[in-house]
Amino acid sequence: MRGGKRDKPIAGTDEVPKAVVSRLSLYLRELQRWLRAGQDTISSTQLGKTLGLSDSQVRKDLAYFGQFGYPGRGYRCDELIQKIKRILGTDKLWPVAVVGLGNLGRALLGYRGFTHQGFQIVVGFDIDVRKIDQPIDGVPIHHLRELPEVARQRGIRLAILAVPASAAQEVADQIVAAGIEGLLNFAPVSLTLPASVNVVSVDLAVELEQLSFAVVKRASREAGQSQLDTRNEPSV
Amino acid sequence: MRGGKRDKPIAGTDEVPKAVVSRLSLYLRELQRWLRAGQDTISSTQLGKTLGLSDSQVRKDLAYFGQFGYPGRGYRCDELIQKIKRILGTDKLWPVAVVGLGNLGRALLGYRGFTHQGFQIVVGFDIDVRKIDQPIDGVPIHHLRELPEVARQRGIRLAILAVPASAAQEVADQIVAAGIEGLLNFAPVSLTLPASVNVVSVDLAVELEQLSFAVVKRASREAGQSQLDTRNEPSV
DNA sequence: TAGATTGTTAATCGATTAACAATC
DNA sequence: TAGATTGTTAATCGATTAACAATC
Repeated sequence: MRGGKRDKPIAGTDEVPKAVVSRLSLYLRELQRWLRAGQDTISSTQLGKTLGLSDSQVRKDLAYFGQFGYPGRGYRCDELIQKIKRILGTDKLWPVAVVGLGNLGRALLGYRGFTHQGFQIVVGFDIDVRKIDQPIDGVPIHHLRELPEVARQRGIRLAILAVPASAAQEVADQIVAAGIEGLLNFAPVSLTLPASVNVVSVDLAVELEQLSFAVVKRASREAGQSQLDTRNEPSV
Repeated sequence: MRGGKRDKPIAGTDEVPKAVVSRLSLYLRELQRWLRAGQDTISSTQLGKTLGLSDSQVRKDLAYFGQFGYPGRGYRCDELIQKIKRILGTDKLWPVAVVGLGNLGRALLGYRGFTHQGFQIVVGFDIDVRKIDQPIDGVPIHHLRELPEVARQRGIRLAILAVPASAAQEVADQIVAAGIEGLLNFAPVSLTLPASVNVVSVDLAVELEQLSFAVVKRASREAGQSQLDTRNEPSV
């Protein structure tokens, strides 16, 4: 029955699984593409197919947040895009800081790709004095010690950590002390931070290892016998 | 009972969950750190704690691949590192190609970080003739059309895709046609590729969206009432 | 030996899929 | 109307946790 009394706890109380939120981002990406291609509506079956997901899963995921579809018709792309952006918090533009200006950090400063996804890199930080006050791709650079002040002034709540592994924990602590609420960590380290800070980690080596595992597994399977069985030979 | 008859199907037949393989990479990273810190052995409880996982989970994950531990003692760091590397396929060095030399692609060429994790970027490809034959950080650059030949010559089985979204599918098709078996995709697109190719995708916007979601969710929870309940008001 | 810790089975928990009444 | 497709419940599947005998 639509409308009527609430039959679910209000959002924020019911925990939404991490995997659902990830897929929400993928739905958004796909919807935007679909809309650009001139489609007004999309069904859960269509949306799922392009992402390799079942139609039930698409509907179930969306149902965590409300009723967005039209039975018999599907979902309106533009409407659902707005709804998902609202849910993800990307209906507003988030100013983001990049901390650590090595190869990766500098590349991120130059990457305008996610500005229209709701994120704009507005400032970079480093401790190398030769880099300070030398804007990169128009983005101003400050010494790390100025992070608390700049973050407050500019309302920065998200930061990207791109320093060497050896410095990561220490710098992360400073970022947290500056009041940053969300951290995208590119350093290959498991950070220990207060539960009040949200952390997402991306480790390039880990991703490549998933690939090499898949490749050798497939190769050994096709060869018939397995190189993967690294267990010791039966001792008897 | 150790040794004796096999009580599990041989590896390659039993499917290992993706999540287990991801955690294997994290175990490896942590073990290497532990070893560097001078520790010979580590227990499943210790290993789990630094990664926020339960001791049972650590043991269960490792047990997918064999018996590596010593009851009463734990795991030998150096030994387990070797075993995991063997499982992930990183006991050998994988030559890797980077395709697309924008900001991100160039940053990856300069990043030596994962050479000692088993991956070495040995060549870059682009279609911009101004970039061809201008080595970046000592890495040679070729035109994309030379990918099949270079891949064969150098035994390259893994590639990193760092081209704009608009070109991603087309270039991915060429990469696959060149015989590449594993693709790390940085373009914000869901690629449609034959099942014989392994794909891992990293989308920076998606990662940032996980953060913004977590941050607004927490903020609205702390504010007591929810901005997240985007469902329509009851119509009655 | 006593204490510690593994490998593994059984119990629990959570997430995905299937099915279908409600609806456009 | 008939056909399509949603939102949601129940059934299934898979992954995590707890417990403990075996072992060092």
